Order: sequence, then C-alpha cells, then structure tokens
Amino acid sequence: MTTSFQDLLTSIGFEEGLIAEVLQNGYLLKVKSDMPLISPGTKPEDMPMVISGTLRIMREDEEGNELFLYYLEGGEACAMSISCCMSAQMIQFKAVAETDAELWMVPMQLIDEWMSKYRNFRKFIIDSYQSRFDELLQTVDSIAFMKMDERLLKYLLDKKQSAGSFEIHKSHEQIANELNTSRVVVSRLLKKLEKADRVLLHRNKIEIL
DNA sequence: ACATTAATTGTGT
DNA sequence: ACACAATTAATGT
Repeated sequence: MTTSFQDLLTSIGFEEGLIAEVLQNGYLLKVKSDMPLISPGTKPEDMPMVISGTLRIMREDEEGNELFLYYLEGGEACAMSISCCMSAQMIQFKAVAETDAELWMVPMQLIDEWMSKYRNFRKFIIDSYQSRFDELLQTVDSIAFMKMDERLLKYLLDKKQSAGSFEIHKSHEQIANELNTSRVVVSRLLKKLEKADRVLLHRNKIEIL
C-alpha cells in the first residue's frame, strides 16, 4: 500500500526528492465510512491527501444544516485546508468519509517550504485548488440556477461517478440533508425519476439507469 | 416459518 | 410541512 501510494505520487508527477520527503514527514490515517474528519471551528494541523476512498466536503450552518459541496477522491488534496491554514483561519467546512478511506496527512508547516522547493508540488497544489474551485462553482450554479429536480439528478450522477457504481446506498433522508431539503421532496422527485425510467428505487438503495 | 418492531418510503391534505 | 399509510428489513420466538 505504501508502494501504491508511491506510484500514485509518481503518477501525479512528484519529484524523487519530494516523494521521499512526503513519505518521511507524513503519516497514514485510515478512516471508516461516515467518520467525521474535520469540523468547523478547529485549526488544521495537517493537510490530507486522499490515497483511496472518497471524502465528502460539506458546508454547515449554525443550526447544523448541511449542504453538500463536492467529493475528494484518490490523488486529490484538500486545498481548502491550505487556504485557511495560511491565513490562520478556522475551518469553514466539514469533511466526512463517504467510504472507508486512507489518507496521507502532511504537516502544514511543510507545505509552504515544499511549494518553493519543488515546482511540481507547487503545480499540484495550484491545480488541486483550481479544480476544487471549479467544482465549487458548479455547485453554486446548481443551487442558484437549477431547480431541485435538476440538483438531485446532478447529485446522483456525481455520486455515481465518485462511487464508480450505479448503486447508491443512502436513504432519502440522508440525501435530503446533504441537499438541505426535506425528505418528502427527495422521495417525490425520486419517484418521478423512477417513472421516467431514469432510476430504480429500493430501500436504502438507488440504481441509476 | 411467523409475528413483532423499527426504519424507510409513499401520498394526501 | 405535517400526518399517516404502506412497505421493507431486521430480529426474536
């Protein structure tokens, strides 16, 4: 697994020396599905890089309402944690393991150093930041301009993509929470999708067609 | 195999 | 949004 992580780093384009430093200074963190990883109001010590599995990044308000933002998958880093560390800010996001996942935790202090020392690390961070930002924009668009049925469909497709499976194991209520609507709305929309043959409904399971 | 119960999902107001 | 009906999965006997 350490070797596969090494391969992953190589495929991202990390230099030899950088890879060595990463392996030496980070540590492995395994999280089980549904484990909260970081929550708002704490200061990030380490930057997580996803080795395997996927993380769900969400916004959360004072009342505990959640809103799904995007997924983090293998080979991606949580760029947002960098920005708030650099500006010594509290985290404004919530991260939860969507599936069992392996993370490589890299101490924040080193990020700065590596960015100036290694070209490819700098590129990695910037690219990563860029693509997170793009996904975030998409989500903003979907909230601002799309109706709930379109949002739900986008959510299902995103999830199909990230899970690499046509089956989604979630209750209507969980989905409703992530999109911050009511469960009833989700149920009704899903039923419409089922009648339109876009999807097949089971208990705690949705098949996408 | 059957009954009971809890959780999830469907529908009307 | 609420209330309730219907369905399904899990568990015990």
